[in-house]
Amino acid sequence: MKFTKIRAPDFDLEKTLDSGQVFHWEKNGDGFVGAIGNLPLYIEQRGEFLKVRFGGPPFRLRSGQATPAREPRVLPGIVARYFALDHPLAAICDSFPKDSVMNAARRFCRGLRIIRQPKWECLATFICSSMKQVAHIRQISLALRERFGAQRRIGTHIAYTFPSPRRLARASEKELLECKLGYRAKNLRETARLVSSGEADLEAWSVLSDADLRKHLCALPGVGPKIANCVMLFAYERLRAFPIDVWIERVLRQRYFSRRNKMTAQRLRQFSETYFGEHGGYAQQYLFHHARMNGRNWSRSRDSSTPLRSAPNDK
DNA sequence: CTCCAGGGATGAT
DNA sequence: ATCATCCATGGA
Repeated sequence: MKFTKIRAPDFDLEKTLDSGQVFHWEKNGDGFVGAIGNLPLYIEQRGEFLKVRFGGPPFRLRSGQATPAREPRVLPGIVARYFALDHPLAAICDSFPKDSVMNAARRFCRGLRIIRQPKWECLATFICSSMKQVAHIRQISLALRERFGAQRRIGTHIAYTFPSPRRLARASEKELLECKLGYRAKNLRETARLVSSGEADLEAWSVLSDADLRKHLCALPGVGPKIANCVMLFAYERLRAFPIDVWIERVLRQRYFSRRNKMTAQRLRQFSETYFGEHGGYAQQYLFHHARMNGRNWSRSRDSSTPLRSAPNDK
């Protein structure tokens, strides 16, 4: 058993992997089994350190070429980059607004980081996420990986890498339907085709402005503003991107605005884009995780919680 | 503008 | 054991 030890202060592995930003890490004993792109690994947290065990045969790039050097020394860097251990978390949290809702979320989510996911697998997974809950998305992701991905061994553990655009473009709609995609099968297949043909060049889009990137993403079938924002935040490092799903909408409406305020979706969007600042996406993730972990009790009952302000006022 | 699609986990009865 | 609810996009 060879483990690599990586220093990871100010980081909470479990919160990060269970906050609805990534859906393929399987809890296993004290740690998690999964893959970073094509690199399979087992990872567990021990205080300020991560213990990582790498697995599988020499991993290959999608192009089929062997990676230049799979030297053990580069692997910790891949992990550190994936988990965004370089994000200045204290400064990011300090940039959040100092209202009581945000304060509670910040306390609750200490150590949660927005990770850097491979673009295609993030996009594909969030296309599958539409109209689904976290448990479902995990099932779909697993079905796709078991059926179309590559099986990799890490000691006694097994991980499946996420299938390439080419592979999913080649899959029949029937095969995708069997992975429980429902009406998303068409969208995933067509987007896979656009990406594998190069008509949609996800890597090249990295240089676009937020607005242009969002436009390109929304042009893909199965991608609307919410999913585009998720992909921008989780795969393109656009830390301002603020996805508004039903959880976040509840938080905004119930905690930030009194009900007499006629907040249209449009106005909520404008509020969220300005109020939460340069790391709005991080703030969103903290609010989301906090709300979701505290269940539906306060979030669904209309009278049990008092809106904290009638309008945002502590600028 | 409204209505609907497909479906398994989750919680209520 | 049944029954309702959750969910975002796109097309009718």
